[in-house]
Amino acid sequence: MSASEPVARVLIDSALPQLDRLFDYAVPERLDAVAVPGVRVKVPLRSAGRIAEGYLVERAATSEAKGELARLEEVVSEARVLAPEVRALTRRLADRAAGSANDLIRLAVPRRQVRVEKAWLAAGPAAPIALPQTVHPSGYGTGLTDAVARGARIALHGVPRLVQAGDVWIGHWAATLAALAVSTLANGRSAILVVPDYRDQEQLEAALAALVPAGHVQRMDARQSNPDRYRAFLACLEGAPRIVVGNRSAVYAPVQHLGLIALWDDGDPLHAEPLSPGVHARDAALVRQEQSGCALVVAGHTRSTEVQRLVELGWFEAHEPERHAAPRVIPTAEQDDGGERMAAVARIPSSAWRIARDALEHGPVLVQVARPGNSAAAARRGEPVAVTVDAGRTAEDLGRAFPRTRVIVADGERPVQRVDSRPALVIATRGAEPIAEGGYRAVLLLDGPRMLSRESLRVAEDCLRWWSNAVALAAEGATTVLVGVGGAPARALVTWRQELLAAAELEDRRRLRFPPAVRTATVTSDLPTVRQVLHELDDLQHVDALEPEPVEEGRYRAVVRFDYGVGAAVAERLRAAVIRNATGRRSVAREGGSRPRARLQVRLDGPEAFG
DNA sequence: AGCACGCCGACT
DNA sequence: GTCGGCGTGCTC
Repeated sequence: MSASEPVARVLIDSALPQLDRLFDYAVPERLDAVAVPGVRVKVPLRSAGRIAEGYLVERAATSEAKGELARLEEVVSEARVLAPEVRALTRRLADRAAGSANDLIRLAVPRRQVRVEKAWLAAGPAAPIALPQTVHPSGYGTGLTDAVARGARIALHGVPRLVQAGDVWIGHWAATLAALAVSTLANGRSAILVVPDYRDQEQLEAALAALVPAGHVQRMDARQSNPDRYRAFLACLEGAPRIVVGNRSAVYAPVQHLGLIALWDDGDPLHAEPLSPGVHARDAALVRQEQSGCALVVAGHTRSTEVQRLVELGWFEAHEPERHAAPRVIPTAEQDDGGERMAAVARIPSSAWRIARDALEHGPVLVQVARPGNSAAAARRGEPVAVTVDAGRTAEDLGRAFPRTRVIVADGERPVQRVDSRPALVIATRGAEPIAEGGYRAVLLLDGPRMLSRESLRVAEDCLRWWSNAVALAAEGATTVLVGVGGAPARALVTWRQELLAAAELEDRRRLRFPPAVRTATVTSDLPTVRQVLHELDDLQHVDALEPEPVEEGRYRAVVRFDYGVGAAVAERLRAAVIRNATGRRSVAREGGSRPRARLQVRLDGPEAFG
């Protein structure tokens, strides 16, 4: 990289879609040695005096650009923050999502913290770590570790149990993923573990702390301060193998020699990135797996329809525990004729009441309820409102039904991480269930009918996920009561064959041409613009568009559905439309007046397409 | 975005 | 003649 490669190709850090490509600059001699791929640079844009920031992506011998090249203004620092692998990943994901690589790089590369960066550069590379020994996760035999070592793509069914890591209780899944990560590290490769939320992250960190020294593990999540986040990011760049644990954006961690990406509970909506272009952590992991050849483990107590589709295609191999886990789950009607007065007080079936009462002799009992607020909305729509109003109200009622019992409420406003093993009634909204020391002695899934009444394409999948995750918090041999629910979701829970529901759901979606059987795009703008964009897709096969619907004042949204095979073509055309919209005429002449150009928004595979 | 270029109406 | 208005187009 010298006089023979006098051109620097630069990605300018801009939100403008028309600038999301490489620009060529001449490298002045004084910068020749430091103008290397990955560094932050400053460049003139359009006219001298106007300086933009960007990343130097590559050096080249020649440029296709016409005219004389402008010169690189400055190399901001020698830290090569845009790793080639991350650059390639963000480019490919952006193309797939008809979005800007720049938007993804903003997730992947944290804001520069000058002090942190200077300290890191001054310190030089850290001492190499001693590699740990391989650890086989319990419950799967050695086959799972072997599959990860050979870079397999695995859909993993979690074991619904709690285990101890040191002196804390964690989900078996966390111990499993930790063991796979440690075994990857033992082979001299890095692992990235992605979890939906901090409660899951803490379990994973506890599992890892029991296996390896803290220096092997790198936290990367949005809750860190900016300097901490940047420190963690720079540490990943060093190249030494490590284990990264974090939420959805950790999938972009710039580790080298990647051996494993593992995603826990991929059906959790927290894995969906809300920021444009809205790339789901699962999709990012799938593409990164393809590019790096690392192993990919998508694990859960349930199987998402997305993963089911990839299992059916043979893209994923499904791994089950050695022994079929069979938690005891009893479905019960909402009302039964047990005639138990105390049960009536709490408006729960008397059989469930008796199970809870007996279990409370021995330890904590979990009562899962829906999120507050749903019932009020349902009542407004004139639907029958089932069983409970919210966690607080349920707590009052159950408190009366179980006098002299300790009652603990856990929900969004009152988060409770852990409860001890003494008897207590733990009333939690789904997803906020605390972990009980040794596991719950019984679990009551009280609000099934209300959870299932939500209008959503994914409602059955989501409910089974919430119920299964609660069942996994029970002690060995404990009974779970599922109140008031029958049909396929209940059957999948009782038989602990969640993949059967995923298969049935996917079959339905194929018939109806709903995601993930097809991909989707939403196109939002004024009506003529939406129609124009849809028209530009007319000649493509296996693409259909639903009639545009008004979403707000003057704006319309159309949903486009397309087969995976034409995804690249659809994304390319939608991207071209977005760029044209951003650069074209700012107003159009119209009967003596002009109207402002309507902004065009395009989003692929977003949850808004079909709720 | 932000800035330069270009093509029509009032001006020293 | 030409100053400058905003509509238009481009950014190595």
